[in-house]
Amino acid sequence: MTSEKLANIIFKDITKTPQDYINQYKKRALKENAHVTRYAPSPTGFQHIGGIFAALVSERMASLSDGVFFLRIEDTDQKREVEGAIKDTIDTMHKYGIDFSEGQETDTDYKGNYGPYKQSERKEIYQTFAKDLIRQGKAYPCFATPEELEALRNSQIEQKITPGYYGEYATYRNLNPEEAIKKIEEGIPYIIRLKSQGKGERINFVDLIKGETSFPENNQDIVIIKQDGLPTYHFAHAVDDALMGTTLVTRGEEWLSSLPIHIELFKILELKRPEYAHIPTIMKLEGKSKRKLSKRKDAESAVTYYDEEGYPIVCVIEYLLNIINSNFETWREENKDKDYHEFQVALNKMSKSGALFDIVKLDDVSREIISRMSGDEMFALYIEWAKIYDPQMYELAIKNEAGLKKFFSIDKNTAKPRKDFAKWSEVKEKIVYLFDEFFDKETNIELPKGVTLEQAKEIIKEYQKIYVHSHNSQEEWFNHLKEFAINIGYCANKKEFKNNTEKYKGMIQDVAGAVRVALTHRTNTPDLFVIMQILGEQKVLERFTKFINK
RNA sequence: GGCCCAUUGGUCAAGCGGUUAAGACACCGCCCUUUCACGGCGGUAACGGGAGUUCGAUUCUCCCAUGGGUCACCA
Repeated sequence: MTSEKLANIIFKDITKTPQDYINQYKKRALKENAHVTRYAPSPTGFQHIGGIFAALVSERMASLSDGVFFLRIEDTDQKREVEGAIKDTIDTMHKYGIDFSEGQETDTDYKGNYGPYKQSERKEIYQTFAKDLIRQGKAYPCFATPEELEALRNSQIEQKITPGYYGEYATYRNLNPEEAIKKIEEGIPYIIRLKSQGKGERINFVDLIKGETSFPENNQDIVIIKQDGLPTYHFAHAVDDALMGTTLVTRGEEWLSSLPIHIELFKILELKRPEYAHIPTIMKLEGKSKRKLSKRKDAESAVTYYDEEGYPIVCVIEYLLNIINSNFETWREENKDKDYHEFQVALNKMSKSGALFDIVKLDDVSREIISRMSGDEMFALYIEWAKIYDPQMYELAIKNEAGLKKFFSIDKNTAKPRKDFAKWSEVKEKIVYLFDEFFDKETNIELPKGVTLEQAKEIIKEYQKIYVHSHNSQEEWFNHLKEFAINIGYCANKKEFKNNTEKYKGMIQDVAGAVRVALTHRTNTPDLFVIMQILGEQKVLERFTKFINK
């Protein structure tokens, strides 16, 4: 059998058979409906939010079914490899609460019984399967040069026929093994192609997200082993996911169009095919049109963006969960105290079309979550963030720990806490008035509606005279303020004010507003009583004076 | 261009042949209120178009349009 001879010449070092590997990697002892899923990035060093999205879906499907979620590194394109990328991937995923039960752990080590989990170290495995295919006449060496391929392609496009290496255009497909051997011995470079058996018939397929679909079967003689001896994505995918026992492949929908190739590969290799769930791409609105979130153009495509902005990680995850299953929101509403891990992700409830990434919604999700944190928790997360991204604020925060914790605790422990912050980078703007070094430099002073700067100054001029710092409670302080307001001609009763507007200078909120502005330059701050306590009597009086002299 | 996928308000989306077409975010009002908030109530706003099938289509079929993806010795 000459094809056997050909196979032996091409892969002379390969001695094992596919069956050896199939025997080696036994089926896992898992529950019947357990999913084995994976995250399989190429180590390019860029962590895309879409990667978290896909990994989250995979991890949830595995964990919720008591299955296995593993990490496989797809480093078959060695040109694109970036140093440290594996560690970075694992660290990033871990930070986002996504951990692997098996797979690559460092550049050199892995855990699990289905390794290696790095494709470059699985070369012999792929070659074993490729060799077997050649032996059977289902794959063949192709000696076409890139130039020839290019020329073929151009002429096909010109003639308006489907471009590619297939059928009658696949000139080396029927080269007899003897001739092939001769060329190899002459040292002519080659790659290995699949001898596609596709006849262009339509095949039906069920995707777990997209549902029923159909397409013509593959007829392209795709490359399975590249000139460097490593497999292409398609070939590696089929071999690996079969051997590693993957039951469910969740991947971006950009892969949907190569599904026919994968289906044929599994069939020809006689390997068990996993189920597929092609997840929609996260999009972004540009002008009026949607487009894929772009690594180059969109800062928010990088996972690091969320770190820099200071979104607590759980917020990003919950936002993503929102996109994955829109009923997550209802579930969250009804289960405020539960961990998101308890939510049952369902693939069939996932939207089939690409969602627009909505930062405004993320902010809302985030504000809600942060509002439920305690002041101490917020402080801890804030300084953790500030330490890296805002050292100046970090120093200040550390120095004023008690005050800041008090500030973050305002209105906490109530059924409906304030929703002041969506991300840590917003904190500075909302707390800087606690610190003179910032406050004194501020030039912009907001004013309450209907109150002029002069009126505000008048109010403060009087208020500083009677200001008492040592009130025991917010209520006591406010009653005092109320009394003061009435004395200087402001009204403390809304209805009364509405009916007799002309009798008063304004409402009590104008007075409180003036105090607020004098103390903070802002019309929107949390409870003043606490702020004054944090500032201390001396500083409060100082600020009144400064304000009057503005 | 071929093939594939998608198409309900500004955004995310329920809906699975008969609904006043949910809900959330955003926006706008009003109310509550001892400041700021929180909250409550309400409002604007949608089934891409055309043919069928049907007593009846947002829901089923086909065509078109639009958007997206893919057509590498990259994944």
